[in-house]
Amino acid sequence: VKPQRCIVHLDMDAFFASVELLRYPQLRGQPVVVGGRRKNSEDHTHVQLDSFTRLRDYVGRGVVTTSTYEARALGVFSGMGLMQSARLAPQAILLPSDFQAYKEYSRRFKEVVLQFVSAFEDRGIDEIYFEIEACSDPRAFALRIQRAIGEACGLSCSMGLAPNKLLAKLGSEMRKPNGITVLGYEDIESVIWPLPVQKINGIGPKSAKKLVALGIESVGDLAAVPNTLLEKHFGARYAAWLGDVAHGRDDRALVTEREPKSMSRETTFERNFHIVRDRAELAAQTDQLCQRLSDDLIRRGLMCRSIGVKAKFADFTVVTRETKLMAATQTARALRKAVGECLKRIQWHQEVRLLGVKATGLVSDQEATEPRAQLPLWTGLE
DNA sequence: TCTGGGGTCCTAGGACCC
DNA sequence: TCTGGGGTCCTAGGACCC
Repeated sequence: VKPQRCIVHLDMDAFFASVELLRYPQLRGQPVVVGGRRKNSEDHTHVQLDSFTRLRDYVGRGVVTTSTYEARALGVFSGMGLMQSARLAPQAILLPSDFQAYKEYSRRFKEVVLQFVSAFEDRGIDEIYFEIEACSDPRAFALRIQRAIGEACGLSCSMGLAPNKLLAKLGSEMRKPNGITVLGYEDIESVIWPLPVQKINGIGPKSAKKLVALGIESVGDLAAVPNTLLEKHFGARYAAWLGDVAHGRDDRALVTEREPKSMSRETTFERNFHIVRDRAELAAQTDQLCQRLSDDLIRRGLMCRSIGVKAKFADFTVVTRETKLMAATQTARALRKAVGECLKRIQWHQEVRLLGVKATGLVSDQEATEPRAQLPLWTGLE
C-alpha cells in the first residue's frame, strides 16, 4: 500500500480583479469587471470613482476576463461578452486587462510558495498544485502559506487538500474566497457525489450536455451508471476516465517541469474583414502577428519546425492549416512566408473575424542550428 | 454589436513503408 | 492481379482549461 499523498491545489481568488483592486483600492466593494482591450487613450491616472469607465459605455467584441465577487453577484462571469454583461450590470466598472501586472503578481505568489515547498506544478497564471508532507498537520501548513501570500502580495487564495489532484482541485473551489478545504476518500459520497458533473476538471460543456441528456447530472449519477453505457456514448478511454473520476480515483503525478510545445498569437478584428476588399488590412494584421510571434520565439530562444494558421469566420466556424518547414526558423520573414502558403489553402467563403498564427515543433535555437542526425551522402550497397 | 487569447491533449484519416 | 495487416508520420478538427 502506497503512503497517501497530500496534494494541494492553490487557486488565487478573482486574481486579475484582485490585482486591480490593489492599484485602485477605492474600488473595493464595487462590482468591477476586467476585460476588453486597452485603448491607446487610456491611462492609469484615475483618482475619482466617477472617472472610471462603466460597463455600459463599452463598445466592441471583448469578453469578461475576471469579475469581482460583487460583479458575479449581478450575474457577470468570466467568458461572457462585455456587451451582454453591460445589460446585467451597466454601472459596473470596467478595467482593461493588464497582463504585465498579473504576471508580476503571479511570479510573486509562486515565489512565496517556493519558500515552503521545493517544487510545484504550474497550471497557469493563477493556480498551482504542490505536494506537502501528509504526516504533519496539513491544514495548519496550508494556512501558513495562505497567510504568507496575503502578507507578501496583498492577495487571497483558496486551497484544496486531498490525496490526489482531482479532489484537491474540487476542494479549492468549495470555500472561496480565502478558504481551505480538506477532502479525503471518505468524503466522496457525501461531498463529491452531489456535485453537478461539469464541476469535474475535464468535463466541459459538451460532455456535460451529453451526460445530462443521458440523465446523468451529478457525479453520483455518473458513479452509478454502468461503464458499458458510457462506452456507448464516449470513447473507451474517456468512458474509463469518467468512471474513475466519479469514484474520486486519480493517480496523475505532479508535473513540475515541462517544455513548451507551441506558441501562438491571434487577434479578433474590430470588424469582420472581407478577403478581397480588406486585403491590405488583412496583410498588415498577418505581418503583425508574425512579427509578434517571431519576437517571442527569439526572446525565449526557440525555433519552430512547423507553422500553422487559424481563421475564424463570421459564423464562428474555425479552420486551421499547418505545414512542416524544411528547416527550423524563428524570423518574422520566414514565418510570414510559410503563413502565406497556409493561408492560400483556406477557402475564403465568408468574412473573417479572427486570424491566428502558431508555431509548433519548438526546439531551442542552439539545438536547432546544430547539425541534425547525419545522413550518409550516399548509402553505398543497397 | 452576443461570444478573447494562449495553451494542452486526443482522435481520426490518409500517406507511406514494410 | 490480389490480398493483408501493422506501424509511423502528418494534418485537421475539436474538447477543454486558465
